[in-house]
Amino acid sequence: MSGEQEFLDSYDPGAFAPVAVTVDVVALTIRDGRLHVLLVERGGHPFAGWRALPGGFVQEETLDAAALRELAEETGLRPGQGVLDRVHLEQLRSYGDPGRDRRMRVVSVAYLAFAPSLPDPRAGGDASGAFWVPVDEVGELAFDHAVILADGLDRARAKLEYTPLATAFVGDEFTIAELRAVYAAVWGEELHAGNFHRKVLSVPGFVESTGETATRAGERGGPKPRLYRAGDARLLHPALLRPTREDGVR
Amino acid sequence: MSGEQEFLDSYDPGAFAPVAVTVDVVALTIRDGRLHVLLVERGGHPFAGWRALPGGFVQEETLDAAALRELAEETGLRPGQGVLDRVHLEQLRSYGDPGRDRRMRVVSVAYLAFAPSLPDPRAGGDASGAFWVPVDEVGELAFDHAVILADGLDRARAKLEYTPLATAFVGDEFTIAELRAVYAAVWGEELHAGNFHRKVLSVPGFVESTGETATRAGERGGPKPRLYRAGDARLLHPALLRPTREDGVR
DNA sequence: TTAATAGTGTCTTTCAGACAATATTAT
DNA sequence: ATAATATTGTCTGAAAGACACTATTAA
Repeated sequence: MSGEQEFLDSYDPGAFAPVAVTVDVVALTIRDGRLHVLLVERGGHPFAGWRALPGGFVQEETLDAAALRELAEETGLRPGQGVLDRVHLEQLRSYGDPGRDRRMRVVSVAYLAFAPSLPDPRAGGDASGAFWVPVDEVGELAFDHAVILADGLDRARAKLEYTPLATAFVGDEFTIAELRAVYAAVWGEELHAGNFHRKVLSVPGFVESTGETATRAGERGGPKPRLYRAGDARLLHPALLRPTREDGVR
Repeated sequence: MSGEQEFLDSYDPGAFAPVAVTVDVVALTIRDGRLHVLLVERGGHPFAGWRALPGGFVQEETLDAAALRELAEETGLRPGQGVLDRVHLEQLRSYGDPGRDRRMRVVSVAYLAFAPSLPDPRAGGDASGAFWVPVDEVGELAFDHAVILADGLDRARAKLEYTPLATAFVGDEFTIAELRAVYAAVWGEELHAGNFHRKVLSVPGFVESTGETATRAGERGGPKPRLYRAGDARLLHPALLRPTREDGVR
């Protein structure tokens, strides 16, 4: 047909070496107040035995679906209902330098996932070899995955500022202190409790009150905190800016 | 070799349909105070005769290089020196829905380019069929390029807020009024001249004075404005926020 | 009882935005 | 001369950050 003919004529045949497209997922969660990333241990070459981001080849599906599928496979969680549907998933960026995979030209579309504390992947059964690692204890990674992880962390830190994404790390109902712990874990610095509390409540649509109060206070005392759920805002106005980092990356 | 063997074993052969990887470029510039995007007219099927974003297949090169090459080819500009080196180019995101190209599975890595006013592509000689179109006069586009363009415009509008990217749209030396015209064109609304002026000068590293003054004032009178060049800041602190859009996308 | 936390109040500083004023230049 | 523009000044309100205070609860 003419469409195919045109297609065949429209590019330099010698330049069209076979290309593979994969997705890699930077899945982040918070455990014990620390930010963790989901890693797998590679079985085969290259980088056999190295840690890597979960990922795989794109099949007959959208890129988003491929990322969700890979995440489900590695965590052993079932899509359709349950925890996996509350995972926030967004495209990060693509990596396609020639030589980033020695086997062939591979363009990887990286995704960023934010999840509430998930069960340990080992418990999932067949999905072994995947585990949550504190982001500050991640050593070397296979391929260019260290770069992808760094980009993902940058994005995550930035998005906490101007989106309500921190709520993706906590349960349906949460306290302001839990939300503050998310910011502390992702940004790596403590936030002033009083100012944070007032700020969160003052941003329209960030959180809404459930009217309920937690049945139990913290382990070390204090009043029973009120419970909130995520609001309907998609952007935070005004934003919740990070404590002034060294002003302006120059 | 074993690496290849592992590779062949590591995926479902039936699922690995051939994939093509392309780059598409959303190239933006400002002409006559209006934001324009570079479009080409497609020669062959599908979408013959339709307008589309410039783009093409990735060759043996990085994705960034592919985007720059496509931009050079379509504008007729030479890389290596000159205007093309002052173009800001950044990856936008990737688009890979099955069926977005009826011929085969095509994953496109979209790029966003900001350029100072460039010569008309037609003048370039061999690179015909490319032209600058005001973004508010772009009709339907081939494939999913309308979505890509919309995403690119969103990104551009957002980046003006917290990066000094507006300087990529003007020459080496510019006046505050020229910079203000960039914001007005991209955001689609006028900004208060006095407040904008003070704001730009107050953000550290946004612009630096050349010490010079323009040789000529505006066409309708006024003092000769001072000249500035881009500063060394990569982020604007504090940011230059858009006039309050409808608060928070809910 | 002690220590820690939740939630609120207050004050200072910074900044955005409205508005005004003055000097300068093309027409 | 007129009108438009560049630049600076002033004022108000919003908001961030520092700090203090009270009430509440686990141990």
